[in-house]
Parts: sequence; structure tokens; C-alpha cells
Amino acid sequence: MHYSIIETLKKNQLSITDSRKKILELFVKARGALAHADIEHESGTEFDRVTIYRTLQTFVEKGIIHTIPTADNSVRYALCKDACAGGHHHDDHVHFMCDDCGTTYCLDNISVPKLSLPDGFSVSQTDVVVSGKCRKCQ
Amino acid sequence: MHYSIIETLKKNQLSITDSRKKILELFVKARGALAHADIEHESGTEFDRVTIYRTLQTFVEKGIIHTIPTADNSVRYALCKDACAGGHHHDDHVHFMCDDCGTTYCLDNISVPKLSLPDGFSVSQTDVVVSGKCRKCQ
DNA sequence: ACTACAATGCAACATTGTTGCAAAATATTT
DNA sequence: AAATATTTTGCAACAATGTTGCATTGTAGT
Repeated sequence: MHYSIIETLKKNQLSITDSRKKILELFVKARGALAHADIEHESGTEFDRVTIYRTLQTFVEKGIIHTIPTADNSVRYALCKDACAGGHHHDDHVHFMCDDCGTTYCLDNISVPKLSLPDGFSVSQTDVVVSGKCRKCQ
Repeated sequence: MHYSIIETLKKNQLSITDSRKKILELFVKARGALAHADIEHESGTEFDRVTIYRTLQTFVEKGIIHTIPTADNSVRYALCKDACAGGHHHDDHVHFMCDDCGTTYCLDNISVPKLSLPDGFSVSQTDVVVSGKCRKCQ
């Protein structure tokens, strides 16, 4: 799959900076989801901690990445599909988090079943978080 | 519904202390889920912050309460059903978090549909987090 | 009431996240 | 291509959240 980092930034009207290029590159390369700490670690001392926070925030606002709710309430991020662009997320897919290695996957192919809620509740988003063991940790 | 605080503590082989009684009482009374900050706030200066952390931890270990994954990755806790007792959680129910007021509900009556995952993934727990507007905030 | 054990409070620390502002980098205009 | 306007960055300081060790206090069992 082709994924142009510069184009993605331009498409979202973001100026092209070193940190944005590098952090977006990490997401494109990453197999699973990334936590703030992962990014801080993998990018070395290259960027300030605050810059990473702000970059992640910007990417979320623009719909480039989305946050993943996890069973242990650690904050993780993953690339959005194109459909998310424009600040409106359409992330009704299933997330899987491995109990052993902690790797988090987006299972894009599995759709979230629609639930009928009690009267008076309206739904804006449905997240499904599955915990268990991934392929490697069986 | 009858819920004896002292009995619950005894059943879980916990010694009866002021903080445990008070915090468990807050959960029993609470309509929705509670965050650490809620408890710290509602119990005033009665208990040390550290005691609250440790009490919550103990309750989770014993299966008295469970953590709720939320879309904004804030840590919340709610009472478990009896089935959870003994440290093994069976919380495959749906959680709802209001985008407006932040109140979090356990929708015990709605069961989580079983999903078929790709080969090589085994499931230990499935959490469903629905965001939207609750009755009061419509 | 005495003893053994467990829980609490305090202090200190670690981690995580936020805000204001000057300096630097990027984008835009001429 | 240079000058200007705008955005982003890094730093510092701070706030919130969570953790650990240890002496003191409270609870449970005899």
C-alpha cells in the first residue's frame, strides 16, 4: 500500500515539519498501535516531549490517527483509514490488545455489530476492545 | 436491591476498615461509574489519596469492582455483578459513556455479541464502549 | 487484653499531561 | 529570492496522576 506522508500532511492543511514527518512515518511503519511513550522512545531525543503531545493532538483533530480505548486505560493511537479524514472519525472497527505483549491491532475487517440501546440513549460511536492472546503469544 | 457492604468485604476476606466501608458505599450508591477523582472529592479529606488508590486496587483484585475502558482513556470503576467475585471478572457487558456529562453506565442487560477473530487470536475478554448522549443530555 | 498481622498516612518520588512565551522554522507575499 | 506574516517548536514551569518505603495506627484472632 502506498502512503505518502507529505501528501497526507498537505491534504490536511498542515505545514510540513520534521516532527510531523517523522511521527507520521512511525505510524505508517508500525504494525500495531503506538503509545506516546513508544514514539518518545523511537524518535530518541530528537523532539521535545511537548511537541509529540501536540503533534498527536493535531493528528487526531485532523483525522489522521485515532485513539484506541484499551482495557488497561493506556492511551494508544493508530492510523485512520481515509474515511476518517476531515476530523470526523469513523472508527467503528474492532481493536485487539494482547494481554501478553501489549501489542494493539486494528481489525479493520471485522465490523462492529449494531446494538439496540435503551430508550433515551443516542449513539455517536461504538468501540469494541477485545483482549486476549495474539498470534505470536499463543 | 439489597447490598450488604460488610458482608461483601467479609466474603472477600478483607478486613473491615473505614475507608473500605466508605468507598464501597459510594459505589453502591452511585448511579454510574466512578473515577478516582470522584471518590477523592466525595470522601472529602477523610482519606489519603494513596489509601484510595490502594483500596480501588484491592477491590479490583477481589472482583468487587472492575475498570471501564472509555473512549477518552480516563480510568473509571464500577461495581461488579456477583459473578465477578473471586478475582475472575466476567464483564462482557456494554458500557455507555455520555459525551456531554461524562456519566458512565453499565448496561448489564445488553450482552456483547460474539465476534469471530482471525486465526491465531484467542479472546479472553470483550469490552464494548458506546459513546453518545444519555437520557438527561438529549 | 495481648499478639500478630494488615491497612493507613506521610513523604518523597516517578510519570504523564498542560500552558505561556520567546526562538526557530515554515509558508506566503512581494 | 528576500521580506513579512504565520505556525510550530523547545524550554521552563506547573498540574495531575500514580507509585513506593516505612513508621504508626487499626483490625483480627487467641
